[in-house]
Amino acid sequence: MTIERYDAPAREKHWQAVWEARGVFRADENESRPKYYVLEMFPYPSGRIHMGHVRNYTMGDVVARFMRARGFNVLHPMGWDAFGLPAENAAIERGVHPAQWTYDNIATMRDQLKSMGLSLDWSRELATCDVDYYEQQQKLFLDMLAAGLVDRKTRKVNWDPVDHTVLANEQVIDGRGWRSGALVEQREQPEWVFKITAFADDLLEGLGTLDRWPDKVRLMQANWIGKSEGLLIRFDVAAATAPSGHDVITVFTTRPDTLFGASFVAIAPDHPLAKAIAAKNEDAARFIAECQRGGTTAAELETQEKKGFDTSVRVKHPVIEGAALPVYIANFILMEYGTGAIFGCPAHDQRDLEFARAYGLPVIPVVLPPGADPATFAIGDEAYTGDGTMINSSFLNGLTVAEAKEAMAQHLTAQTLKGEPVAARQTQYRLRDWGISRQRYWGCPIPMIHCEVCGIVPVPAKDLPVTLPEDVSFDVPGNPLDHHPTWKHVACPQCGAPARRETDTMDTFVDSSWYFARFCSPRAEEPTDRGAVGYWLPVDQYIGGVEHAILHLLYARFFTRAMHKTGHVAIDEPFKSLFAQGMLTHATYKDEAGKWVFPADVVFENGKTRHRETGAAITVGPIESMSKSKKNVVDPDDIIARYGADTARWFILSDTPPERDIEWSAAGVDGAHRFLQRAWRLVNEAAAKGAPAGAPRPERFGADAEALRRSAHRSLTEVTAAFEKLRFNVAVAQIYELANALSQGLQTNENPEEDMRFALREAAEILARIAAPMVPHLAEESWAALGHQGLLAEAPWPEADPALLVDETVTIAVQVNGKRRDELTIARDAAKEDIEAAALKLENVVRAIGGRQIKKVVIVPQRIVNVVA
RNA sequence: GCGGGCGUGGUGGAACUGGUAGACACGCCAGAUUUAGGUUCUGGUGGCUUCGGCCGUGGGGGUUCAACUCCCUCCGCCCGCACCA
Repeated sequence: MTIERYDAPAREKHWQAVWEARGVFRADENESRPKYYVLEMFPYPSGRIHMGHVRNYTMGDVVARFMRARGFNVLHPMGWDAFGLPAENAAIERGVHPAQWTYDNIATMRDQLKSMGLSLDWSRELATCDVDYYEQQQKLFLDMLAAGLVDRKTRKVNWDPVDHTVLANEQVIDGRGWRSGALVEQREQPEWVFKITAFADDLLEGLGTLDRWPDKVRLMQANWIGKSEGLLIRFDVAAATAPSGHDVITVFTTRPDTLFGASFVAIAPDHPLAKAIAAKNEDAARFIAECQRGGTTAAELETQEKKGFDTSVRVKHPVIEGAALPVYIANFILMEYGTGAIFGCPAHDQRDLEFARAYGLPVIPVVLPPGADPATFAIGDEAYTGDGTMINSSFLNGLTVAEAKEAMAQHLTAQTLKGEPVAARQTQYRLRDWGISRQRYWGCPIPMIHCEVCGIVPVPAKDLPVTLPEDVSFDVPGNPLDHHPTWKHVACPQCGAPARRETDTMDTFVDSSWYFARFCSPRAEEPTDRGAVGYWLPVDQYIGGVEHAILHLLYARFFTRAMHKTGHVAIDEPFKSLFAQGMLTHATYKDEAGKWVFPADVVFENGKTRHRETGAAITVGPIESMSKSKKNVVDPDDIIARYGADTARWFILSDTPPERDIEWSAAGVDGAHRFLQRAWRLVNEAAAKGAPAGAPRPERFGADAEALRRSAHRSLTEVTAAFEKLRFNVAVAQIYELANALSQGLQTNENPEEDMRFALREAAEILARIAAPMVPHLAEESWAALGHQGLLAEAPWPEADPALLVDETVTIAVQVNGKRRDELTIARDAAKEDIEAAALKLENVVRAIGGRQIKKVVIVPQRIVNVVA
């Protein structure tokens, strides 16, 4: 019998058209069925899809198709994270309008995604640069403003000198802009901020409820929020040593227990006191200037030596009568954290120790490590930061560190200085408010107006949306909105006087902070429809790259809380379950000139690599993450056109666990394609040899037929479990096993009996159905080949027969002294005594015991026998 | 420096709450069929072996009848954060 090869590219188009015509993947709110919202991080429309997208959307699609088959009402939408700098760069480089460039890319990428056969509800498609979308975002902004969650602050910002814009802290990586890679500078500039710090504790607490998030991501967020509990301590400034108005210095500390070991106080170069001193003291001013000059970039800050300037201001020691501490301006104190001032305890803090050694300050140990001799214990080059017993600390002596912290806190909060308590308990966060101002054109305009009379006034709701002007020029560097001749000139909505529009646009991370909510009702007149978000949210399964572990995911969690507070949703956590997928890697290739070469241009011959066209020698470099710059990329279009989408999907799900990096290989793709062709042959052969669709189940099955049925039902169970845990590679392996079993059944039965005919058909059907979420086109084609009229995409998930999952006999290993010597096949429910008797009779076991006394026989029914002799 | 993760054949990886390590696949070897070839099918494939066995999950130690799995320790690689008071 000859079976036509499966022509994937042609058949895939056919089934995609059938699904679309029937609207199989359209989702509607339907209270009668449990909902399931599966979402993959939406793409930035950069031009073409890459293999990372293929992996991401394939995994999401498997979940969507699987859950749909299991009876859930599945929402699986797609959209475009469409604002951002590359569109403006294209405009600058090629003279294309950003909108044109973006929407062209979207059209290309939409076609590409459609060729993958994803079960998406395209009727909900949105792009964040659609006026309809950003109008709703402007409404959210105004609601957040009214709720006190928006602020305008002048503060030190991260300035990217290449992209000419401000960056959030989260967007600065190793002192460089996350996109441009330029060294980031510090500038003072007014900007709009979202008060994410208002939710700092809530965002931290909420992590505890996210039990279906990777621990790694939760930990990274917890560290980013950086909660620390401590004490604010007010130091009394000795009269006449400081400028007026600075009679108290407040420091923040998490180690009040070490106060008796304090030998100095240090303040940040931009601390108000430092500035006041500098106004009268040239040396101080010079020192501060030096700090700021040396430390404009975060990268430089990290390598700097500890430097200080003795201000000759003195403060009274709060707990040592008559003692005074010098006040330094120090380069390692940050104004942004705590109060911008510390007390230094060199013995128990490494930075303080380095500083003290440099300036000859005393080093007084106050914590004695366990087991150390108090008479000889001294601090060398390393501060001691561990636990221990308090010494040299008056009323704290003998206490543990924890006890001493509490005792000191109680002591100081009970004292007063100038009418107020000396100390107050304080919780400090590392998290800073989210600066969203960007001096760019291609983003959501911030709906605010600057009026010289009324101040800063929000755009009234009736005047929304504030749309981007289309006629912009990118000839001059800087913000095109600011250069536009008319756009920013408006009348003040309050007094009518000539006023100026805000020309900053929002960080594009704002756009992606709520799109999952908009997908619930993408055409609603308001940002959300309460019924729709009430039904669909939260997202049940969110899938994307780890690179968003902090940025996007933290912002989205904040935004959900802000939307809750402003009445747009009723939940706090947007993503119930999160899956962080690994990246795609590929070997790198270089030609003789050291230029990168695409894998598609490399051929292998007789163990040599050379260029497909020029024949020049090619050097194979290390396997690295796929990136355009290194050209170690494979175009999904090429793969899909040649092998079909199912092959790409199957390959990318096989072998490597989804959370790990996967290495793309041509051999692997060929292997995947071969298997799909084989599966197609097996199904067709089974359709020909097996029972017809809907044939009744025979009463009795012979041993072979029974074995095949068991194999099929076991695979069904295993694959179901694997999908539930997103272990796609394990599901693939199980499907291979079933294919092997079916292949055996077909080969050994030239003219099968009725029972085997039933088993062959059943196995082929199960094979097609459990593979369907991963290779939906081939499965659909197989389903039809097996004689079914309806669509597999609409068929429910099959159920395994429990009777076929338990074997009557089991094979268990028999060990002697923990070493496997033989195995034993015995009735599943055999009594322990029978198992023991049978095991001790085995020839290999008798020999291994070698006549020794049997001390003990461990029997775990259905698992193992271990004879101890 | 701090925090976290990982380490299993030539390769990707499997192994449920400790119970036959290496499922499944790639690669490789041999054979069959066919072809001009990619194809398809069958068998083999952790290492060593005196063919009885012995050794094997990064190294060393421990707990246990039994350890890839639990504990201690060391080594290597990867990721995140980084003057956070």
